Amino acid sequence: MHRSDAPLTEILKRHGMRPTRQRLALAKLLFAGANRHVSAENLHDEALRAGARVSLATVYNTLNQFTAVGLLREVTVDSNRSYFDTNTTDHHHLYFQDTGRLEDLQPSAVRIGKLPDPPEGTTISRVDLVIRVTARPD
Amino acid sequence: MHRSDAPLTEILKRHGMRPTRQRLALAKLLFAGANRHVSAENLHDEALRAGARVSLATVYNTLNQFTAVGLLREVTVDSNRSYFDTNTTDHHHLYFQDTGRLEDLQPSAVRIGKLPDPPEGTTISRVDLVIRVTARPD
DNA sequence: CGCCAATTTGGACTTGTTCCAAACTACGCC
DNA sequence: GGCGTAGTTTGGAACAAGTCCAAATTGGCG
Repeated sequence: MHRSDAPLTEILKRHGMRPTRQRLALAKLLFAGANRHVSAENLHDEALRAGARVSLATVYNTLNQFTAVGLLREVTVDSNRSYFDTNTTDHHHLYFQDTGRLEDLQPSAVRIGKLPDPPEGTTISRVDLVIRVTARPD
Repeated sequence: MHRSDAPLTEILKRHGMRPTRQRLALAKLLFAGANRHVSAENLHDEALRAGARVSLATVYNTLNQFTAVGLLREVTVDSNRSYFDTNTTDHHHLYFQDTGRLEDLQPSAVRIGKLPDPPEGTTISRVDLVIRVTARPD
């Protein structure tokens, strides 16, 4: 294990997961730099290119586990593909319909002025706002 | 053709579609009563139960065509399934995560106080807000 | 070091959706 | 009303994302 993986190892352990080679490699890609949005295929390719030997099944397992423990958040913008966001704080999304690109919007960029009360017996688990944009025809 | 299908026939023609038996049957289910949210499988079952002979492929074709001409709007709340909404006016959604049930929220129920400007060269095509609720544990 | 439960894996499988070529049908024309 | 043709429908094959599974591997503890 590389020396600099120590913090990632800690994160995994803290969430009850063994720091395996595969999980560390994926965690490194996901959490080393800035926040990002990935799909499973997408992250799998990247991992292979980076020289990690990880199966696609493991990428799926890992993304789902990370999401379950709150290290990732699933973003639903496209009904044929799941995206995962490393930014788990409160924020919204900007979605480029032409390219499939997804960007975070800081909470300060959007103000939701009023929300209805949730129906009796339910609680709001999340409020997702997505601004969909397309290239403007010239 | 049943007499009361005349308005539906008109709607189809106005959007450049031939009023076929299948499209009329589906349009009737979709637009006869109150606004609704359907998935393809869902609408197909219903059509068969209502005695219409329609293939699943045609249901998919029809839902996509109706969406393309603006008779339906696609709602993205679940990444494994597409939902179509007969309400194409401006409004938001309430999604019951436990049951998969989807409800409209009138625009007056939610106020979005501030939106960022779209990035250079793009225009906002749509702003989707989904309130996800779960059953409250007692 | 050795054991065992946790993890990974390739491949089969499932589910939602699209594609396709052949059969069918709406509708304008005579 | 019959015809021709372009538009439509259809079953089944094909596809893509994601899950499942049983066998092989591996991390961590004693």
